Amino acid sequence: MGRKASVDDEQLMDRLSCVFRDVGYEGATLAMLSEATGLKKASLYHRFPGGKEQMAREVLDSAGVWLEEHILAPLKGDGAPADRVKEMARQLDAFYSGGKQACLLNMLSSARIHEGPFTKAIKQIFEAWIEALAAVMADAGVDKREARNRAERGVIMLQGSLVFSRGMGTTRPFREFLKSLPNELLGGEL
Amino acid sequence: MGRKASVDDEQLMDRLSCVFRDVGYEGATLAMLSEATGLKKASLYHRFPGGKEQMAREVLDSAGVWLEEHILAPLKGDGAPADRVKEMARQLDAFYSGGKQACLLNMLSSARIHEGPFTKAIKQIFEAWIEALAAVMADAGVDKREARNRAERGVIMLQGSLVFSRGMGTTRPFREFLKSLPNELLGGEL
DNA sequence: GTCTATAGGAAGATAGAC
DNA sequence: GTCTATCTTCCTATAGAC
Repeated sequence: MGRKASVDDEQLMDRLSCVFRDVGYEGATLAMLSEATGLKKASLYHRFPGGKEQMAREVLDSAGVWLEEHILAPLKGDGAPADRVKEMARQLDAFYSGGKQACLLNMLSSARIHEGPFTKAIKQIFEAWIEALAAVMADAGVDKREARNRAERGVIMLQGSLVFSRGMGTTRPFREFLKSLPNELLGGEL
Repeated sequence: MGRKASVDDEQLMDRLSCVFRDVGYEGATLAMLSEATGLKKASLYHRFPGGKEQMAREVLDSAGVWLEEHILAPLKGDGAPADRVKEMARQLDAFYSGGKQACLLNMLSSARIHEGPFTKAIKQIFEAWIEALAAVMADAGVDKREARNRAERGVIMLQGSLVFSRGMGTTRPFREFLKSLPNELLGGEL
């Protein structure tokens, strides 16, 4: 009784993120967010005066930072294009827990909050990602227009494989997607 | 004041479906469902004693029936495989309003209700769909194993393109997917 | 079968002690 | 900064008239 809880900022965002990814914005209740973080509701409000909306917003922002550091930076690295893509696949595998966890971009894009405060952030993340993917393929000698097409396809198949994996109750589709990804992107250029 | 409302059963399911597809299970409130159908809350409970869960369940079931009639039946038709696939694409275009409306299978698969009463229905719909797609490709002379792969890819890209379209705020990805679908499925066999 | 009215409970948010 | 306790609002669900 009366024990204080505390978590560092990164863990806090991770745990909030987990809830939103599992049940979406409307599905997430303060009780769940409190339980997941170990912080009582009032403590969450101290850290996030804007309540649930602010939590989701900051989780989305931190997802953008994560993408920047773990996906975009490696993609912009100086190794062989194929190696950079494979490194991305490894990062994605960990991030989505091998296909067990959904994508925040999907789960938050339906929030029925006044015309979506999340829409803009979601769009920016998608755009940055595709940009970086297309750049890698350009490095590998893929035509610019074709590179953009493949980049979009890659992101689309990632999202689709996560939806399908969840619907089917197996992570196989996601895992197969990850394995096929390097070839999808760098097809004739490997 | 005091006017009675009434809708036929099919319209009723359509309008309920619309709400669930827009905001998901948790996001849908009885107030929204009432507004969308023109029936007061108590009237909805008369028609669906099991409340919101029953509504979602019946909407999902009717989506299965719709798929059977508008997608699976044409796929099993006797035209050329390419024509059957193109007919499916037309039906999908209408069903998803050209990419403006989300997929129920995605929106309901996160319902945080006791271990998901929807999971089973969702899985069955996915399976039946892939089965029918693979059969068409088999008819077109595609190897059985390859046919299944392409069928899964098709469903995955449909889901992904809808997620991506919503996230990007444009229907272009979905429309491009639909256009590419016949070639994706019947690639070297057209 | 549809309605108005309301009960009952869960959820978001706040006050104030420590 | 975290807690307990409480407030208010919204939501699910029911009662009962027409």
